[in-house]
Amino acid sequence: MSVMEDTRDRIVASASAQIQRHGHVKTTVADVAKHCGMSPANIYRFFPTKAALIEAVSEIWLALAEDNARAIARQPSCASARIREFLVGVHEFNRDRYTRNGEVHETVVAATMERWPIVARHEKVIISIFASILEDGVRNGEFEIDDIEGTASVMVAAMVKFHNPIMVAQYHGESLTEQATALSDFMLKAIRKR
Amino acid sequence: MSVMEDTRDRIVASASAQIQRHGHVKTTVADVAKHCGMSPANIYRFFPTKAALIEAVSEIWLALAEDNARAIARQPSCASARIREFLVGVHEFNRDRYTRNGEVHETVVAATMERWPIVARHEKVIISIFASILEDGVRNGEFEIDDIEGTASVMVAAMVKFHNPIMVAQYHGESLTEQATALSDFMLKAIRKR
DNA sequence: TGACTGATAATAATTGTTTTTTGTCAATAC
DNA sequence: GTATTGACAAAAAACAATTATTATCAGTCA
Repeated sequence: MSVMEDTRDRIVASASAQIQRHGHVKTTVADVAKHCGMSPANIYRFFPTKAALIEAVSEIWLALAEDNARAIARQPSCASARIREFLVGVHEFNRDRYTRNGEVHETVVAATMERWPIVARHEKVIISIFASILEDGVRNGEFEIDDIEGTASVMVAAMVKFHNPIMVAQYHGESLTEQATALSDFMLKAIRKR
Repeated sequence: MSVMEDTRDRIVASASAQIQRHGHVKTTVADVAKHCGMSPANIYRFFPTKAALIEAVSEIWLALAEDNARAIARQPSCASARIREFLVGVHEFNRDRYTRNGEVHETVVAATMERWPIVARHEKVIISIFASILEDGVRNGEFEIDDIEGTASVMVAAMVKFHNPIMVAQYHGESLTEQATALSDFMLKAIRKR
């Protein structure tokens, strides 16, 4: 069973590399199969459709963004500073990724527009990571918040301009980083204890 | 000179009707010309390109959204209530327009994605209308705000999910109205005097 | 003299055809 | 008996030939 898992991972890794080079439209399952030294038909033993394969690849990419967010949330600084860092850090991570690699951007945009299930899941993960910062802030007396999950949800919704792939690409070139900092300062006013 | 202005307006009105029926891709300047009882060449006396004509049409559509926003901003209720109304009202105006008429939506999305100058202008107008509510609130002691224009800018940025045509269409079906209300309540905490 | 048109070149969209690609399944290999 | 494949039908993409559209401009009309 470990061998099968291994093969699956090899396929996903190969597909990820191919898509980063040629985009998810141009990469064919025949290409991926050839790179893995197997027949196209064998890919379909692991993934019901090409779309499912692309979804698996996107899942890995979104997981990288989640790791980045988690790293910021776990820093030793005070909760307010981490909120600021979160807004700016998540924005810059996405901005760099999407401006650096157009193929990755194109794929994630498709995932977002067509509302693949993984995107909804990713959004929930981001909200819960953000909520963990709020929780810390409430615990140590920095913040005063009734409903932490609800507040996290609202705050992440307010950040859409800075992390949604379509928005990030649309405003590229302009200094969204400054705006992200301004938004974090504004939002901190709403939750800071006084 | 009034006759020329008249002709221009007739062209824009006709183009607006055509685009609402068939979309801005399918409507040709020949179509618009025929509907106005003139030759295609004559359109080019008023608009340098087809794109410029479409831009003029979009400008009128955006102006309708601005009128709606202004109407909300000028209501007699307290500033806090108007902020709430603004978030929900602007969202629902755009949602209804874009779900009701796909062609209008398609055109405004193109304007937004390709960053036509009118969109940047529209954004500034919306911010200044919103700022007028903040100003009222500061004047009558409801709010406490340092930089009104800056704050309006940040708050409108936070509303992107609820008024940007791409975002509104993407989340259609889900109850964004509730989320908009939640966001307005959250943001009011940041500016309310206490 | 200013508002408009007909004819037309350059560019872009459409249509119909050929070639790939996706996805299935019975057959093979290990 | 489990992992894999080759052969193949249905669906989609690429291509080339054709048609339509944009934009220009010298010239007409009132």
